Amino acid sequence: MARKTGSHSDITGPRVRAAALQLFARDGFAAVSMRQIAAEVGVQAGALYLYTPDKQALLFDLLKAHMDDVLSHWAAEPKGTGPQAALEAFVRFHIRFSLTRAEAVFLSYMELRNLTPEHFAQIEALRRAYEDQLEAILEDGQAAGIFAVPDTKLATMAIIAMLTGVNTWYREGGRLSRDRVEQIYQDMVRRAVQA
Amino acid sequence: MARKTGSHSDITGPRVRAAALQLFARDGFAAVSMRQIAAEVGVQAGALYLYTPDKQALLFDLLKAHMDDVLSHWAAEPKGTGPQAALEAFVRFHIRFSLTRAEAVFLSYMELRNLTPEHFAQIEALRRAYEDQLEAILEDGQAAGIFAVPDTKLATMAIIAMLTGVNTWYREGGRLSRDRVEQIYQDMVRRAVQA
DNA sequence: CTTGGAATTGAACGCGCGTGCAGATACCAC
DNA sequence: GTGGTATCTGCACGCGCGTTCAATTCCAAG
Repeated sequence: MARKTGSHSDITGPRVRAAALQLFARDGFAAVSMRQIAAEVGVQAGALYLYTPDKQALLFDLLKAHMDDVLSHWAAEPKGTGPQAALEAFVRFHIRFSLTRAEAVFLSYMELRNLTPEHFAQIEALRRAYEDQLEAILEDGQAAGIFAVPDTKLATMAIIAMLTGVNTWYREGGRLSRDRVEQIYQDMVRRAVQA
Repeated sequence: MARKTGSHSDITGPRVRAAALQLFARDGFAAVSMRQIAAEVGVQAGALYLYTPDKQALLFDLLKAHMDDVLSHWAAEPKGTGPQAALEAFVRFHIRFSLTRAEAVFLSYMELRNLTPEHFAQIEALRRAYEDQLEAILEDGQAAGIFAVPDTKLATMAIIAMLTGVNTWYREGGRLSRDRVEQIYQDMVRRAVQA
């Protein structure tokens, strides 16, 4: 079995993952059948169980991989010097990354309730770890007297919600370029937290 | 039949609506069966069809009623004088209303894809009408030189996303009171748009 | 060319789904 | 009490679901 041998270790087959991601994002986890995913891959339904123990684990794999992806890419992002630059880097990164991974981002906050409690807790922890990255920046700026934020946790949630919201309306080739959007959001965020 | 006679006109039975709202919000539209809703009401599944033509229309009724509710309550909200006061009123209203109607708000942006295109268009139009209320405030302030917003449409989406995000983390009896949350968000929003 | 394990099929399982409908029941005007 | 109508039950229908598994096909190593 592919699951126990091969060089993929415990990674779900790429073609299966891609199909599942696309369909889950478009129609919702509960509305997509294993047969539909299989058809997209060009295989019979039973063959999917060579790559995942069950449907729910397939969803978890997608969310887990996405969160790992977010965290590792943020870790590798240049952050400049000081809280101001770091905040700007975060805003730019979050918007850019969310737009290039729109389906995964969408899944990650729409389908959490379809995870088992154990899997949910894992994703939740990764999400919190990401939020903590932003909160640390705000705390630094607050300590340095650059930012005036009454509650860093609230400000963190507010900023992330605002940034993630870009996914709901931004369309490639629309009125505003991605660069322009990033710039405007940076201005708004900077003013919202500045001392 | 209740649907064709009675004083309810075409309004779905209140008990059915309440049960559907609660279950759809908790488990998702696709994951809730008509039998579960019926059980919650204390009735057999077939009886639900006295109140709704089908499952999808039940969802639409909930979303439509919510959007009407939002718009009529905002219309009745005192808005003070001038863009600054109006913006504060909007922020306060949106947070307060979203928190008291958490389930409906959640449904309204999670289950849009389960509507028929016609129903979707109706809800979308109401949503845009609501967004236009905020955008008009920003435009007024911009024209008056009170606000400095490069793009009122973008700012509208950013602010609404930020405010609606409160629903994802706020818990009654938590660290921050509702009044305090409203106050902090008002400060952030005001600073984000102020000239 | 043989062989053996990996990959996949195809059929089957039990189940719950949304919905329809004939018949039973509850309720209210007379 | 009787009649009629609003309400609801109980069952049925066809269907697609997630998942399993024996049987088959594929393919590289010997």
